[in-house]
Amino acid sequence: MPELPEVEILVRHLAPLLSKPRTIYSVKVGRPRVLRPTSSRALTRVLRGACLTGVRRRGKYLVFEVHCAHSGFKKNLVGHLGMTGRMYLQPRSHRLPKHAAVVLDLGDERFVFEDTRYFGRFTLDTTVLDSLGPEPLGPGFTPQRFGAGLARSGQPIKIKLLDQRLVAGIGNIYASEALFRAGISPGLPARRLEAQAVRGLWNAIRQTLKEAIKFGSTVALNYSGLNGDGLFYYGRAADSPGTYDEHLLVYDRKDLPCFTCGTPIKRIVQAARSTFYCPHCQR
DNA sequence: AACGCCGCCTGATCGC
DNA sequence: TGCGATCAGGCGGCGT
Repeated sequence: MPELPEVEILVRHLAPLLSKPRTIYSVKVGRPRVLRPTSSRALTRVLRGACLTGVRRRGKYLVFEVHCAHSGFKKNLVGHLGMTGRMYLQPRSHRLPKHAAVVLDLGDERFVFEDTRYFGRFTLDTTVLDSLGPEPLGPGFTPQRFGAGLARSGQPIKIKLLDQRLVAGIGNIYASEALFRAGISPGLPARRLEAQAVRGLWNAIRQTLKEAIKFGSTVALNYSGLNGDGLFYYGRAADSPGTYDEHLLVYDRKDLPCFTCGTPIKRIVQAARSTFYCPHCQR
């Protein structure tokens, strides 16, 4: 499932493809739900004839820049991959995927937002971005601010890390990974973390995310660009070979030995989500 | 205001 | 073998 590192890799992949403005000739909406609260009609009205001129990341969101040369307006379009989303450009001769939520005709190529479970988003409503916390790898994320956010909550720290208002971009996988690296038990109430633990977790979050971006992007570069067909830019599948999976220390390793101490990794359920941790290394 | 819980989705896997 | 039940989980919305 895509979290901050996966989205960052996708954005780095897509950005150069949009460095030359791409005119949108038509818009096809396969699943209007992903546009909410934007209507298909409103999206089409804004996008048709306009240009995609760039893309950046905010938390787990992709923010596309849309520009219309005639009226001069600039607008942002917010995308989210949900659990199973993918975004990529493909030649128009290629077959559309089964679950094509949104397709933008760009002439000889098309932009595809595919999402099997339709949990993702593709919308002109940018208000979701307003409630996001700081970027974990940006200057706004300080141990002080992080600690202040944690101090206001009695929730288990693992659950709190998934709160996008506290810090943006951490999902279920990296929450477990960061807690393991910091040696903190996932059930510990957020406000019970002492200053040293806050600092350690702050650092672990940043290290974990940076490493995932580093390992993932190496592969992503091999994956993108031209292939045998001449033009085939493809977004990465979440489970494509060479993802960060093989570097995960605890996630999905139930009953397997901890890499540090050999104790079997435990799986528990918190707020209906799996948490993996080492009962010996994490207190 | 913080927090818990449900609904949204499809596909993989499990039990009978 | 076939089929229904269960699980996976990000996040918005709702109720407490």
